Amino acid sequence: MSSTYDHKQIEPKWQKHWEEQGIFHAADVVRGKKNFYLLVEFPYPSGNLHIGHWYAFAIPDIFARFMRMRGFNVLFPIGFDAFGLPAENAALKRGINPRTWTHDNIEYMRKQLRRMGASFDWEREVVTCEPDYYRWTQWIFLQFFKAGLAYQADSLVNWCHSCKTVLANEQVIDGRCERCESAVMQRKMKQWLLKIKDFADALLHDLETLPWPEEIKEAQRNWIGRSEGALVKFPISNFQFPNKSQITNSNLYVEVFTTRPDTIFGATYLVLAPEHPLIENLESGIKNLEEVKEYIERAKTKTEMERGQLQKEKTGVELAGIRAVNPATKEEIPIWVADYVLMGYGTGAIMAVPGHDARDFAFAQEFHLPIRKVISPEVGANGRSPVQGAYEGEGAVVNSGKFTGLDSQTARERIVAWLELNKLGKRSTSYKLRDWLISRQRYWGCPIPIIYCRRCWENPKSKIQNPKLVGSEIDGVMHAVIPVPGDQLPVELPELDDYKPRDDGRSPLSKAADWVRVKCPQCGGAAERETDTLDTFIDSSWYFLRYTDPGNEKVFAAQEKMAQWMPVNLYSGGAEHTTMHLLYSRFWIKAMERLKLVPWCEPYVRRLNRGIILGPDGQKMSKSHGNVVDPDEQVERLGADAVRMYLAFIGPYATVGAYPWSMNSIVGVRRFLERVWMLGNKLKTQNSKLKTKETFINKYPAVQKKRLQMLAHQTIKKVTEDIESFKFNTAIAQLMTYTNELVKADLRDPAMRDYYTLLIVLLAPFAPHIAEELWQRMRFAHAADQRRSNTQINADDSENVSSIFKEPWPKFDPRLILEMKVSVVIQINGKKRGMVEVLRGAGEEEVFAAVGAAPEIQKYLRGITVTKKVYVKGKLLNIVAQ
RNA sequence: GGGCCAGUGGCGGAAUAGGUAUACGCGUUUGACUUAAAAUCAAAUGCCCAAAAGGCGUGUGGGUUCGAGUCCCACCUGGCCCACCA
Repeated sequence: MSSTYDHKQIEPKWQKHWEEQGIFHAADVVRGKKNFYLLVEFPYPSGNLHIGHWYAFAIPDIFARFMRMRGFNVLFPIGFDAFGLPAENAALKRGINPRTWTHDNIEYMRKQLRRMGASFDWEREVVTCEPDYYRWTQWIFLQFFKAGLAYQADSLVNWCHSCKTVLANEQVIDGRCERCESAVMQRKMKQWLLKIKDFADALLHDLETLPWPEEIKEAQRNWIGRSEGALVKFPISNFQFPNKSQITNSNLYVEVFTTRPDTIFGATYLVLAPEHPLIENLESGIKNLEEVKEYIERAKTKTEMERGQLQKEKTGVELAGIRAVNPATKEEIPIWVADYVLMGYGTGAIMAVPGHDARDFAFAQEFHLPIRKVISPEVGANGRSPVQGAYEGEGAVVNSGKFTGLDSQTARERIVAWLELNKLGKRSTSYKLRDWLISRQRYWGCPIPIIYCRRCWENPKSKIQNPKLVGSEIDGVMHAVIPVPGDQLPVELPELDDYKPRDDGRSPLSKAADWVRVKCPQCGGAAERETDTLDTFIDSSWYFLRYTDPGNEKVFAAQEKMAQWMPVNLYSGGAEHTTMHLLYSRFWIKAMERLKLVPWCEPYVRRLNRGIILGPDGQKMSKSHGNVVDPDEQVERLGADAVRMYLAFIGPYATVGAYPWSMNSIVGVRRFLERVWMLGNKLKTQNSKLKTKETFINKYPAVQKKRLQMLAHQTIKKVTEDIESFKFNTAIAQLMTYTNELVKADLRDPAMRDYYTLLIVLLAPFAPHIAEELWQRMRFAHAADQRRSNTQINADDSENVSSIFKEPWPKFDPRLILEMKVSVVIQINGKKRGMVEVLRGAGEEEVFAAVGAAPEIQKYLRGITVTKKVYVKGKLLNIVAQ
């Protein structure tokens, strides 16, 4: 038996053992055990594991192993978020199939994940690009479509002229294409969207019920961006409509959204977004139509980058000849068009109050528009005297007719009430959140299971049969939008020869003519398939449901299987998903709940955002910095146990911070593991001479060394509580302290073996391989001892317990963690001057008496009068004196 | 510009119902072992002062308190996210 710690020998051995024994497979029900669902964000199969993956998976694995030992039936699954653009890019660059590229990566990453020693249940693996998974992605999407939650609309998308393709927001870096670095434009295209906005209030409201970290909740609240305010109508005063049939009710006024109705008397002009539809309707009355059209054209072709750079410079043009009436002042005011007003928020039009809004102020200055003060900062409101620019705070309303003199809040209420009474406006709520744009003009994604049929749209009968039939225009011709029937799912992604995007921005799938051409499921005539694919965030919006029932061919997951595990008890992931994946999947589950597909409206009970690991130089790891730490090399050199334990030791896990990797510090962790190993060796030589009694866990024998016993119980307490709160760093510190004491202790003490076993068990979640090895050796030695002393060996016992991870987690005795004698700090006027030792539970008088016997403290008391004593029992005595 | 978070030794970090600041680890110094080095073991290690005594110390300045890293106010610095959101 080798006596040096050789991680290369023991780590593969136990990884194989655990997998063969199926130790980490989660059965749906285990008698007498509560279920616990621990979820980690599944990886994108990008090639090979980096340190970030280790941090994301190996550290939660500590918790998974701990919970098993505490007696929970733990579901700790893994899978691959396998659709996505990098596969397509790799295909274009290297001429390989995206499917091949993805599958090769998955295969390689599976091997690496096993080397990590994470206790995943591989029998439940989910891969989103497999037809048996995306079949159900398509099925759920169709339920949403039938319920009206998925719809098509013309939307502005990011368009790269050079690559001739649509880009996702994540692919636009500082207004440039991430691939070719040319400027990105906005282009209007027909897109699929999901009605996440319908759930804005539910998403906001249910957030309050979740025990999540406050900063995550706050980030989601800000993202949803609910604002209370009012919609106000500003009638168009002097426009003669040339053709009476063109007049619609909405042509007669400009409707704006404002959160500050109290400033309405200061609204000296209106501004429309360049895309505002009213402009077209008013064309015949616009005297400078050429100029206006030119401005709108320019705004359209402005790149994202230009918008960012020119944020401070306001541009715009007046609609000459058109004026509106401020319903409060009855004054005629001009209407402008400017790109600082966004079509996507509110009504796409604003009332400009340059006196009390910085942007309006800048615009008014630029174009010499009137600025009127209607709010006066109340004295002492914030002590700051305005106002070189606009005063945006609250205050007393002035110059506002009958509302003058009110405070902002009261004025808001009264003015809105007045507007409502006169049918000029109404209370309203607005959100920053926009509906989720889910179609992508890309190959490597889940096909949208929709068929377009011209004949069905043109046949009057089909609309009678299906009154909810939706139409969609393709190349100027209307088609009926037909969902693919359930028995024809999945719509499989076809093989292509060429994944290049087309000049017209349509999906590469549109080139698969045989695939596009399809029989209409409704009329049987010639029809064509939707060629866009779904955003990959859809694939990841429900994968955690599939883990509960991965093989099901009848439904996305059986209700009774989901009921065993859902909702997820703890979800660990990266902060970058706070307002994307985390919000999307909450919405997705709420939508499923509305359709009675699932019974709960929140998918995750607890959520934890981890930090990130930086390079040794404190910079983000990147190839260009040359500071990338390769986990494979570290595992080779120091072992998986040392790598994961170092990552756990580096700092608290549930904190969104950044920790630099340190080649020195990981060596310290390795040294610790070697000390634990060597201690086992030393004990073995000692113990072979001695007969030991029964195994110790949870049944502490009478111990001679009280101090060690106390430390052992304190260690159980500290390690247990720290793991529960994800403070692995301090749990490990405690294990180190405990180990240091054991090393110093008398190895001939028969209790040492039990103390050592305790160490191994507490160490097991952190460094599973070395702990299993040492534990199995102890078992072997123990069995040998028993044979020698003719004790009968319980065969059953050795059969059942084949791993340290089937051992129960130790419990501590609260009576044994308290010290008999305590050191009390003596302060004089708040300054520490010494310590006295007294019995635990000693009162103030006893402590003060002990101070009298301590000359090094007494000298500070000479010549002064004690006026007060503050005593904190067993901790501190502060003597206040003059 | 808005929101959130964080500033503690040479470094990662520890310490909250306000009560010994710097646990644990790294690094550094000295010693033991060694022909030597590595490894290991032992001791020291916040700053000022040769040392003792003493003083000063948790980004800065105030405040509350017998007592503040922790609570309150103002400010400085850094990080992350969102950004013309009316």
